[in-house]
Amino acid sequence: MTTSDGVRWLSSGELAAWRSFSLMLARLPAALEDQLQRDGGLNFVEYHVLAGLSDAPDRTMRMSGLAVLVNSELSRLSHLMRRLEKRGFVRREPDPCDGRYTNAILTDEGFAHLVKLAPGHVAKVREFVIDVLDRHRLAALHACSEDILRAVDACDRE
Amino acid sequence: MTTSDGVRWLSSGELAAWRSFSLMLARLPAALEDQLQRDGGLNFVEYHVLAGLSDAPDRTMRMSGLAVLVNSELSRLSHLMRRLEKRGFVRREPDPCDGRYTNAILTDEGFAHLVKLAPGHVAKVREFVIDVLDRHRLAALHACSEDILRAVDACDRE
DNA sequence: CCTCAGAAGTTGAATCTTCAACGAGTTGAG
DNA sequence: CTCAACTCGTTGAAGATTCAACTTCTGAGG
Repeated sequence: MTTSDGVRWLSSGELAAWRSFSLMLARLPAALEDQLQRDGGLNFVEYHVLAGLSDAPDRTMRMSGLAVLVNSELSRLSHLMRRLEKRGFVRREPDPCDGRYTNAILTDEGFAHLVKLAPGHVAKVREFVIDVLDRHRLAALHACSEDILRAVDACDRE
Repeated sequence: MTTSDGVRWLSSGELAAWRSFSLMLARLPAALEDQLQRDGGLNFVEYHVLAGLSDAPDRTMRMSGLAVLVNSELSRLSHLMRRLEKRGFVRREPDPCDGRYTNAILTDEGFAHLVKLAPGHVAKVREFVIDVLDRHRLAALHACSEDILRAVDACDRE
């Protein structure tokens, strides 16, 4: 259904849903970052860099792989890693097999910091999301997320 | 159910839902901003500043009210308004009735810019969210958002 | 009156992100 | 072998956000 100006504006129900969703989109990440910032001096991306490395074999990943994982550009990651390196949480070295690549490595100190931080983070994820939704709601949210991701990716791909 | 370390980690189903949701949380706003940036040189907050003003009586709002509306700190808003002002989209003047307040006003030029931009934005909201979810999914997403917002606000309030 | 507490905004410095240019390393074609 | 094309990653400058003062204005209490 299109209006006279050719634009399919949102119905009032759609608008209400979008408003609520959109506000949540802004507030939830901010609330989660608050905890990470307060307890560990890290932002969302930095936390996920450490978390991603901690799951990788030898706690090592290439910069480019890490960039995809944390959904961030290489340039941003490079600056960010310099800061994390200065704090002793990671180190970088050129890949001995192929000099084009740089390996990012989680240090023991970085791992310890992550271990200290993770329980509080999981608790907030539960408090804000997992524990306020029942089984069916969570499943619905999962499905919605998948659908939205598919649509966004489809748009990216051309 | 707690594990031996006293932390209620996520079950594999919860983890899968969280991963998907969390990725969507990062990608969707970025994709929407892309369109606004490309077509109008605005980011999300800037767009909502213009949109908020356009709905207000006399296209005028106080800075502090606008800050709440767009979910942003006053300082950030002040810097941002200086930039929008330089582009001619808004202007600011002290409230004649109470000098503590500053009124932000949408100019005709700003309104015209918004009108040019809105259809493309709504189209993306449809493409990424509204049109990929059926009636029930959208209602579920709406409900989830409300629940999450409630939990986040409850945390903020103490 | 006077001043003092408090809210609203602004500002500048520090931090973080984005953007465009660059350097280094690898591969493949000629 | 060498050159060109390509990818990976870094860098510095410009732009945006955060943080901590600071100013201005009002209204309440003495």
